[in-house]
Amino acid sequence: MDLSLYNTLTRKKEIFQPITPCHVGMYVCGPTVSGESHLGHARPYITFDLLYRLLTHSGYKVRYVRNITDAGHFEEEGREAEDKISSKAILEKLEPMELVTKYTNLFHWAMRQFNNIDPSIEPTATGHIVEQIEMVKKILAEGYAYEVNGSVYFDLRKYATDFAKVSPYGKLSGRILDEMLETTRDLDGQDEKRNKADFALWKKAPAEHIMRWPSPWGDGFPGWHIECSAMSRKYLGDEFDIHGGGMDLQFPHHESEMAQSSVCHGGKIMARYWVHNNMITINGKKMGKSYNNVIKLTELFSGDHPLLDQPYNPMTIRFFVLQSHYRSTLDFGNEGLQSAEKGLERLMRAVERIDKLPESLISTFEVFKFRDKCWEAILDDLNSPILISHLFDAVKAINSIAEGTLKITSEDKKLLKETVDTFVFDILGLKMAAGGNNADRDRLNQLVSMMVQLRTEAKARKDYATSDQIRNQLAGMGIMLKDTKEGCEWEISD
RNA sequence: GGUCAGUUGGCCGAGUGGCUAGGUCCCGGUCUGCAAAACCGGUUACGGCGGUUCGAGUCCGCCACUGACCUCCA
Repeated sequence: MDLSLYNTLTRKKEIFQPITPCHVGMYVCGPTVSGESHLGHARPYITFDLLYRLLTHSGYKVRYVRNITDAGHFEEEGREAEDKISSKAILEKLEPMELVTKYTNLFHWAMRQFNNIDPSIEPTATGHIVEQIEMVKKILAEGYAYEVNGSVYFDLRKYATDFAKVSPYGKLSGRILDEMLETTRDLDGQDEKRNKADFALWKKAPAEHIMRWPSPWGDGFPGWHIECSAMSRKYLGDEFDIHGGGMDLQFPHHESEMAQSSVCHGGKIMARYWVHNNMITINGKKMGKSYNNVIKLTELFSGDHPLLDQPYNPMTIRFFVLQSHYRSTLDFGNEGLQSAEKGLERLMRAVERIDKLPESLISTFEVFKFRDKCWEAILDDLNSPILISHLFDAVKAINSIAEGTLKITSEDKKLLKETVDTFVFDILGLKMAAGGNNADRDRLNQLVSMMVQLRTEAKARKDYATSDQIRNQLAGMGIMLKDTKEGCEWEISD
């Protein structure tokens, strides 16, 4: 079966076909490490982790490149151009690289919490200054950029005219060039530009600017868009398969990347499939610094934020994100997160039950059909919510088999286990909550087992006072006992 | 102001021209010493007004509202 993906460039779902059979090149715009990651950052990286896992599981050899933006971002406030990293470094009294390392480490920690698989290559902007300068030189040589006072700007009007047929500017974000040329707000260096919408490829560094590199045009730093063009080209080539990122990057970032790359690659469009995830909202508004409604990931995990009723496990957040389609907005809320928490718990409990299910000579649950439905869902433009709804059908079936109202053969049970493991763990990337080291865990289990044994004996002699006391006290420690037909089961919550 | 997207049940969130999405919550039942879990059943829905159609949340038009992008952004 084929994977279909919604391509922002064509505005429709397309069957995914890699440029080189069995190989996929995927570039995803990574974070700017000038601050702590927030809930909004969770979405793209979980979404593209899902895509990466799906492609890998489907047998593709995937090169997944995700950059770290550690230089070159401007903070434009109508005044002077500032480098986001260096301005934050001054604020935190850190060396720029110290700051970058701090937030990069935090970002990596958060990605691990979410069980996101590391990208194949994680290039940094500061590590690719040479490549960026080379690219700017190439664009200058081609005649699509001009230098003014040590800064280099992209000549948008010339590009738009010459490349109208091959790679029209505005196609990706669906806007009209003439309007853009007029409506762009006043930015720094506006007087240097031939057209208001021209964007910087290289900026001259003012004297007080800390992060600066020598270039043919004097000391300066790269423009925002050039890093992704240069790094994707270096590791994935002139033309690669998938370019991903948040919807808010469509314009101007991706549009400009495309233009720069097209100039350098003889009009070739840098990527075939452009995949964009939608935003996480909070009370209906996009989560972002400028809206003052940011919940940092550390706050989410600790529950330490006025908007949070409780701490949330990273897996709960992953599940919450996967329960919505990546192209829809997802509204944050305690109720939604709590229902995701409960649902995930139920799903995981059922997954754990599969091995213990009684086997019969016949099956009354159609495992093949279930498996096919799961594939159909996820291959249809990553429809994880539908996939999850099918998984809950399986949850119901698993519980019914345990109850004895449904039956399954040992062969089907194996397939069921295999299918559930594939989708829950390999593709959705969920994992069981586990705390403590193994030795501690073993000891704890033995201890609980002993208490349960004592309680079972108390129950047998109808000493309910003792049995309830054991159950209640264990409950107080977060150990829940459940009497089932097969005996007493327990669960340790972390 | 321009461009685009959305408006689904208490909450989150899919889908789609005709059959229960799913989760969570709430109510009733089964099981159980009780509880929990599980299972069974039930309740609440497609922004408004017109149109197309045998049939529309689903297609078309208008209106209302919300949001995103147009500026750093995931």
